[in-house]
Amino acid sequence: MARRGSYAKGVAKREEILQRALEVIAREGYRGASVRELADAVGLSQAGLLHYFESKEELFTEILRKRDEMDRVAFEPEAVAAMEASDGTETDLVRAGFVSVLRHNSEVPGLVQLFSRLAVDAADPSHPAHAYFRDRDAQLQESLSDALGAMQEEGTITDRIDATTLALVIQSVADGLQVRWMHDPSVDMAGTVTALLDALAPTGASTADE
Amino acid sequence: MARRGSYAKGVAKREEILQRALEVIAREGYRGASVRELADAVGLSQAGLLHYFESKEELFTEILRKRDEMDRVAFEPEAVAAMEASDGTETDLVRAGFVSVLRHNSEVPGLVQLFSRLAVDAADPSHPAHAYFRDRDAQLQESLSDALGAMQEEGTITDRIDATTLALVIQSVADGLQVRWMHDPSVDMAGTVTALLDALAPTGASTADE
DNA sequence: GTCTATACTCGGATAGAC
DNA sequence: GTCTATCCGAGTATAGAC
Repeated sequence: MARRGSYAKGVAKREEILQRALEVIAREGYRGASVRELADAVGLSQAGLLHYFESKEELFTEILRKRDEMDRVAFEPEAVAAMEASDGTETDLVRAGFVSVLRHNSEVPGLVQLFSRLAVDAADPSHPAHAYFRDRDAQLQESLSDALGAMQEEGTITDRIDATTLALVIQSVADGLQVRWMHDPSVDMAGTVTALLDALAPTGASTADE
Repeated sequence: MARRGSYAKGVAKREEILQRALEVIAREGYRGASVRELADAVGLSQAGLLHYFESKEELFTEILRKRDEMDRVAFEPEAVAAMEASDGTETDLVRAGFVSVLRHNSEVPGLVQLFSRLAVDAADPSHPAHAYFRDRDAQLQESLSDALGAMQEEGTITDRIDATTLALVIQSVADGLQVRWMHDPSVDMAGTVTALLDALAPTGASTADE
């Protein structure tokens, strides 16, 4: 794919850096971390690290992008659902994908901090991460709408609210819960969303397995 | 209440500053504003402004506190509900209070930005605003639980989820929606929460008036 | 009580050696 | 490609005059 050794090396190194940064932040947290701190953690000098990225903002945006990419393969909803089905557990795509990611998030506090922080900073349209969030939100909105729409057709969730609005609700509640959880780690993000989904099941139907 | 002229003056001036700061931020927005900017807007020098507050963080925390105070009197749920009732509109306390504030928020973008920004910064327990959020969240949680619990007894909302969890959901969805709305002002915060509440009405019951 | 002026810190960016 | 060194801006905090 890459034509030249040097170019390929650059890209490979970039990926390696992102990979490590991801691990470090996940494990050690991000409290408004500076490029210097991250550079240390990754084993480069500040200048060395910025050699691979345009700016601090671009660097952090790329970290989030990488995170999404990894979550996507690790929690591919269809795969998870299939796995759980063979398990005897009955699940829908929302619980299998979205809620699983949320559950996983409580294992990686630093990434949640980074995400939430950047989300508010990027509200400014001129912020380098603005486009990232626009695209991410749109994609998530679409896949959630699809999954929820399907559930409505199957009758596993109420149709008293349209799938688009419900997708927005689910996404927002997850974002809000993450901030809440940062303040008080005892809140159960995945459990709360699950409880909401359960409450939205059409009367009579039940997805709970107790 | 105040013993001494100077002390009373100090407190009064502080209030006046907060009042003005609130207006300015509401109208002109807060994009990570510095103390200097705010001082200019309020008609004081940076040092003059900090004369009244311990630090930047304390200043901004007090602004949010003041905001809550004003919202509390402007949107006192019982009053709003009573007003709407005399209007012929039937409402519950959640829609009358909480959702009204949310609707109002779209008029004051700067305050939403400030709130969201501080919310993520204050996740750090050593941040001066940490206690503010802890208390605020707890209070809101309590009043929402009470209101939702009452609605469950009246049968205007489902009891397939406990009031405490539902309160957390409502609060989180509002917080999440605010960030979403900052990115894309076309999202309808109040409308979305209302749609959720409608969807959670027990089957058969209806609060919608169309 | 409010201002001007300044000190100090942090952190991102950049130049240039190796 | 990576480092050291440096620069520079932003922004809070504080000293001291008025």
